[in-house]
Amino acid sequence: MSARTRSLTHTDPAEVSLQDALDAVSDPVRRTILRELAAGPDWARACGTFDLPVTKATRSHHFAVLRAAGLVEQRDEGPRRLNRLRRPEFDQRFPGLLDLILADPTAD
Amino acid sequence: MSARTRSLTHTDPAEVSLQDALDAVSDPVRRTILRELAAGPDWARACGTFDLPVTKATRSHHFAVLRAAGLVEQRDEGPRRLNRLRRPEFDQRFPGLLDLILADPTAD
DNA sequence: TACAGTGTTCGACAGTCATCGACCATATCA
DNA sequence: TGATATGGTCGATGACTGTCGAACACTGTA
Repeated sequence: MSARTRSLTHTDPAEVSLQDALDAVSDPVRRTILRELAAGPDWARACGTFDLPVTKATRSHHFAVLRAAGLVEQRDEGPRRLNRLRRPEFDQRFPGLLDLILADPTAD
Repeated sequence: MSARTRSLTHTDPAEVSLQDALDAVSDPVRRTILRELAAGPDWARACGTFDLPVTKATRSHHFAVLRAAGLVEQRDEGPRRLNRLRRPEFDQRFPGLLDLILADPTAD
């Protein structure tokens, strides 16, 4: 594990409050990230590969929120930062919530 | 049905967007209202009987949000406005969401 | 070393919203 | 009719946060 990866602050989904979880999934940009992550295999997408209507600064902010909410795990692979949706862990903490987010057809 | 009750603007839960639903349940005061409502029978609680740390102006605002999100139905009974949690309808639109809100032990 | 690509951090800004006091509307009762 | 109780509306305010540009940091490669 690289020094950059080691410095990443992750939150265990088991310790995430309902408030933080709801705040995290309440943003449409973050829900887009979650849906795109769920559509592919783990560790397949770098942060920059998501189709988002915001700059990279805002993008970075959203990934930090998702990490803090226990929704996303990140790992560095060279210059890229790969992502994984923490689906089983998060499902155990908040059963059904992720299903609702991913099932909804509306983009916003 | 009184004129006051008739003028109340309700939203059919079937037409509520995921965004509006999440925004509604993201507020701790509104979640307290939902939990207290779920703890008793329908039409048993007037707006003023809830234990909330806000003034009645803010209280009225929160009930309007809950109505617009299809979570609460209201009816006038004399000077009081009685409430009902629209649990079956909302559950059909967003399965599991209300369960998560009501099950969480944290007050905030 | 130099450079290009990826992502973060910082400061600033703007829009949203929860909150409040004050005032108003309605219903019931003396 | 007045008095009281319940609840809504209005305008203002403060805090939060999503957003951005600019500067910085790290990795891999020429």
